[in-house]
Amino acid sequence: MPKDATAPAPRPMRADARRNYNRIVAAAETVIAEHGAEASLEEIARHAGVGSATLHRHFPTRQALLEAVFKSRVEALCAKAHDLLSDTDPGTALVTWLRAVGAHAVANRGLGASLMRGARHGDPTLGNTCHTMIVSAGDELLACARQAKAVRPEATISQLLKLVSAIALATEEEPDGPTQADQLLNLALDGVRLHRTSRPHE
Amino acid sequence: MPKDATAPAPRPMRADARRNYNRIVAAAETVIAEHGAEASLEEIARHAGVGSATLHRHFPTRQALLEAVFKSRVEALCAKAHDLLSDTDPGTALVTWLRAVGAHAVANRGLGASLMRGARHGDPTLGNTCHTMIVSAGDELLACARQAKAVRPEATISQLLKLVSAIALATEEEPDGPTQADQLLNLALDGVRLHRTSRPHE
DNA sequence: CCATAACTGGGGTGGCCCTCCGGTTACCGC
DNA sequence: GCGGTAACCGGAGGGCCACCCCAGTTATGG
Repeated sequence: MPKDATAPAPRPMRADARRNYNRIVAAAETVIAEHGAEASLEEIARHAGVGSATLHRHFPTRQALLEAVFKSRVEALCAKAHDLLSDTDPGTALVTWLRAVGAHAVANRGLGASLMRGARHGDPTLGNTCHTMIVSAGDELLACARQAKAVRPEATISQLLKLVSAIALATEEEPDGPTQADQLLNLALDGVRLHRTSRPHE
Repeated sequence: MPKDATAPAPRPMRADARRNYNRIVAAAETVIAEHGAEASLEEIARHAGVGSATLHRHFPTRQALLEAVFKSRVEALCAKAHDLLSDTDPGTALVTWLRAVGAHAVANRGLGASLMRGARHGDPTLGNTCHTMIVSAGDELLACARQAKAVRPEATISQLLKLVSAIALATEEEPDGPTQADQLLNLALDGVRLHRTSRPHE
């Protein structure tokens, strides 16, 4: 039986079904890379050489398809978070990871939106696995950084991720998206205001 | 260009045309308030009691319609910016104004997106007037604040507005959007990192 | 009052998302 | 090897939408 670790199959999927499933994900990857996450589902189906009904049967909602497409990248991000946990500087580790998340969100257009919609309370089972994965991975990093007093203690991982997602979402369609996103993230991390460093002169 | 509806032209427009124009804007206002900026243009036309062709003739693109709808609010924001120019604390003035921009962007769903799309270089004449108005109004505030060394000097007004828009865009569909947006804006303004001094707010 | 040009909106086109339903095909037991 | 069965496939169609065309209508200047 052909092993593909990406899809757990309690009931074994029929061979042709799995073949089409993989085709659709591959097609979605390329089409989304070109047209963004709002790409036409029919075009994805056309590109995959299947009917639109097949696509909708395998992925009842667009979110489900995005999850399948982005799953490997999200796993890579989580792995990176785990690696960074052993970093000597938890603050820098967190920032590095957030920057990586932002870069991925800008590069894979719509990942940011996907992450945020994953936070929607509507579907408890469908389409929030990526979101919960990212949140739990980042939460550990944030906990370390907070313990090291490297970040503002009132900041939550949800807020940080939302901030990163928002920046990515806002810049992902710009010509120099990655550059702008990085600048904005730096600004947000360091703050816009200048606090008087030596003496608070209020 | 035959129509520049809001500018006082002697008689460029026939009376019925102007009547329909105003009807459409009013209808768009209510429909957008209910369904967001991605509302159906046909529903707006239906609500205004005109044909869809009339709507498209007056507003060739959705952006043009959004501009007309949000123009008064943008003008109010610009007026507020002008008022804040005479504030004693330029830093606080800038922050106050940015917060007001964010609040409006969250409240008037799609204003944020509208502002960002206004930055697109595609249409030089259509649909960036709101954007340029906001930018020039904010630029003066930023200049004052920078002169008073209240903000990081490398921050540009474009970046600040993009940040605010991004936050608004990311939170505008949440149940507690305004609250979240305000928290995120605070975070971004004060910075996530803790540097040498921790003086978040006074 | 009338000629004319501007304005209007019903209807058409094409695209999208999504769902039935009859035909097809892989799989399992014999 | 060989049906029987259930899972699977995809074309066809419905509903919705943005946008355009063209014949009819109406405000307006002379």
